[in-house]
Amino acid sequence: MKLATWNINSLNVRLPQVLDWLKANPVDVLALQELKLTDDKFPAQAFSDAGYQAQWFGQKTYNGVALITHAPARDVVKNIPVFSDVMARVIAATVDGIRVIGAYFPNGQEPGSDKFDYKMNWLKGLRDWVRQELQVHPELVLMGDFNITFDDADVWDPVALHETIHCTEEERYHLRALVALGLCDSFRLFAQSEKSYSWWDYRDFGFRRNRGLRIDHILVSQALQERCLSCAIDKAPRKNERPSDHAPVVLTLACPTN
DNA sequence: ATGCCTCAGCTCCTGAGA
Repeated sequence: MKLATWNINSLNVRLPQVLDWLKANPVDVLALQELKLTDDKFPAQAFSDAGYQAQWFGQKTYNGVALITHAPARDVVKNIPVFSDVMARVIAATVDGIRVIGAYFPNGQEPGSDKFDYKMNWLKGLRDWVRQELQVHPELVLMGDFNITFDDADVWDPVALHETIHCTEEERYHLRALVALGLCDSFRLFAQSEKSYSWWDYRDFGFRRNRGLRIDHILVSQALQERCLSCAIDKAPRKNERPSDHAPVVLTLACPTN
C-alpha cells in the first residue's frame, strides 16, 4: 500500500501534473494541499476518469485540502473538530482500515506575529484531536505540509535560518509533542541522502541550488511503524515546466500480516 | 534587502506563501 502527500499550490494550475503523476505513481492515497479553489470548482470528474475517488474541502483563494483514494474513504471529517477555524486545512478519512489525516499546517509568517500565534493554537488543537483519534484508530497516518522542520538536517542553511519561520524551537517543540503521542517520522526510518528537502523557494534558483527545507512529512502510528517499507521524496515533478514549489513524499507500507 | 518567484483576484498591483 502506498500513501503520498503533495502541496500542489493551486489545483487549477497543477491538475494535469497531478493526473500525470498518479498515472506514473498509482498510490492508494494521495493527500493534496493548497487546492486554492472553492468546493464547486473541484475537478471530481477528472479524478473519477483516472480511476480515483476524491474527498475535498476547499475555500476561495487560499488553503484547501483533498484525499484522492483508490478505495472508498469512510467517516470523512473536515477540519479539527475541537478547534474552530475559518480556514480549510484538514481532511480525514478511513481508507483500507487506516485512519488517514491530510493537513495543511499554517505557515506562521514570522515569530511573534498574529499568524504565528494562530499557528501555535492550531498545533495545540491538532494535537488534542490526534490524541483522541489514536485511541480510536491505532493504525493512523498524519501527512501533509507541516510547515515545520524537525531539526537542522531539514534546513539548507541552518545558521542563516536559525529561529526563522519553520525553524523555530517553539514550532519544533509542537512537532515533537505531536510525535510523542505515538507517531514517528517515517522518512527517518530509512537511510536518506544528506540535504533531502521537500520544498524549494521559487526565487533565486532555489531548486537548482538545492536550497530547500523538509517541511512535508508522513507520520505513522506505532502500530504501522513495522509495516513501513520505504519513504521517499519524489523530486521529479519539481523539474516540470510550471512546478509546485513542493515535491511529493511517498510512503510504502507492507500488507498486513494477519 | 522594503529584493528575487508564483498564484489568485474586486487582476496591470497587492497579499500571501515559505
